[in-house]
Amino acid sequence: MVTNKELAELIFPEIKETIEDLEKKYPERNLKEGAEVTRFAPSPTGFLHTGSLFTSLICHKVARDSGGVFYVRLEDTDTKREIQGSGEQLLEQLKLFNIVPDEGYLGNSQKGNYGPYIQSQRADIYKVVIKYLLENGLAYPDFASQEELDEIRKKQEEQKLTPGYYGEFAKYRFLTNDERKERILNGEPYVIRFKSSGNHLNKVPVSDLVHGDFEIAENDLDIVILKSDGLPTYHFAHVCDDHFMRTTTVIRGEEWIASLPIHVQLFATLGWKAPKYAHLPVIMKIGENGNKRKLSKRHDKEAAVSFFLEDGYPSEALIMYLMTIANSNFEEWIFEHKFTGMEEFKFSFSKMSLEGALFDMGKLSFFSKEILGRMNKHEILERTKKYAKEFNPELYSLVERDENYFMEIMNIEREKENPRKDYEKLGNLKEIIGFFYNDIYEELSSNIVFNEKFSNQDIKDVLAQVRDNLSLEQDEQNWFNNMKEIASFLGFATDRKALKANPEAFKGSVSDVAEIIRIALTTRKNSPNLYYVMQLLKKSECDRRFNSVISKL
RNA sequence: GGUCCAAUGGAGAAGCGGCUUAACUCAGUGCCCUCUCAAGGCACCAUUCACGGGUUCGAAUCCCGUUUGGAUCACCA
Repeated sequence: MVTNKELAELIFPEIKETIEDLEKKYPERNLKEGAEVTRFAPSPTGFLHTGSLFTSLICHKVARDSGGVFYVRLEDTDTKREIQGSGEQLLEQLKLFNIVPDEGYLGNSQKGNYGPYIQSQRADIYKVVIKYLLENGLAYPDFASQEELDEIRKKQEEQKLTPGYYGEFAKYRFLTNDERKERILNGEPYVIRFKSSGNHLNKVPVSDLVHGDFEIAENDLDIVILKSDGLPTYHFAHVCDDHFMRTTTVIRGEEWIASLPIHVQLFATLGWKAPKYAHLPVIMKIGENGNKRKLSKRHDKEAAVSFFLEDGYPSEALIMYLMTIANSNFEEWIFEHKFTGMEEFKFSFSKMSLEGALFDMGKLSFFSKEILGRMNKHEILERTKKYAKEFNPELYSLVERDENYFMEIMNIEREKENPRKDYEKLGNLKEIIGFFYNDIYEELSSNIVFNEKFSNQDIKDVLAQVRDNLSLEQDEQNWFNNMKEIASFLGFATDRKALKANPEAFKGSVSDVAEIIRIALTTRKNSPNLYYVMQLLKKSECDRRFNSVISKL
């Protein structure tokens, strides 16, 4: 008769440590009352997902607000889906949002006393715990092949039973240790399954920081805890790691609620205190069929954080937007605080909505315009350079030509109480301000279009008059009066009311004159304040552009 | 199908039994300002809280049912 202990020894002869040893090695953290230890645990399977940013933001915030610890753990147990280098990239991107861990996996290094923080390097820790489970008959090796598993599933589907490896379907659960030993010695591949003592007819109470208390059916599945490649599954790794890393609050996506019974059961059988849980609502989007669905990296550009980075949205804008989803009272708070110092805001789980919010691009744009609009010209310069250097070489070279000129362009109607807010993202800066640069202007001016209601002669007259008689050597008010005089001289009304009162008497109003100038100078129907545009372009360049347009008409 | 979660306007939401003829923000619309646009200012935008029943003097708020939506049921996390 092979005993449980002998079987455990046969499977893990190299494991000498015990759970007690681990408890000593990773002692309770010495933190002040109320300090929360949170973690962000991404898989290195691709770029940072917007939902992951959301989760990490909350984790970071909760730790910071409570004077606790925020750490990152790399969950790289799925070797098939792993993408080389994505772990480092995740950390880099997090950093761009000012989310920097106190401890744990840092990209190219690890820091802290509770490591290693990369799951693939923790194999021995999991094995210590599994050996204990094996010794106590709480886990067993399972030799089921993929075909056998498929067959079980098929049968369950036919009989409309809950799918899974449980009860009578868990056939290798009933093997004797002698049979197990024989198969192992024969070199048969196997996984280790947890031997569940649960009954799905029983209800277990669970508690969640955002959902409150509720009941859920007890787990009766003999889940895999160690895969045939010797690495643990998520469920098991979560329990071991969050126990030994002394996490106080597990913050993760709502999709994990369904597996909570597994985790609760695992903690209970190991005699460990489970952490507090907070299951965050998932960020959604309206799908092709008109229904809500989870933001998906495959279908939605806004699911990848890199999209916002590449387009040049300021990182603060995304964070602010995400905070409004996290806590609805944040919005009022940030308005009061003039869109600054959001670190001061106190986050609370109780003020979190339970329903997944639809990702709102419009609201993001709003925050983005606010933030970009409130920067001074130096901040804008630095920001643009940093962004363009990495993502937009064309813009970068444009800015590099003359940084002062760029700052003056960006400074039009900025640095005042109500600054211009027409920059939504740095990514389309070139399109908006391109006309300030002569070579870009030349390109654009090849297909310049004026308002059809004016003849070419009218347009030529306006431009020639402005060229010869509009002085830039005066303040804005006088400049505008000057323009009115020119308008009047050419048969245009000096204001719109006059035109309205007597439409037959005028060719148009001063607005139309301004429009003609604007189009000639910028190739567009709208632009920032013309006075400042002309000041920046300087008289000589304005005249050059006027002449060029006149000659083409 | 089983299990769990959720349900207030176009979007995010406040609301916790009477103070609600449902706050606030974004979007939209209109007007004002104005050389255009952006900004700014002022209005408008749910007679009603998915539906049905109940409890109560009184319900968006409590209870029950229905419906709808979401999550999940892997050797993926």
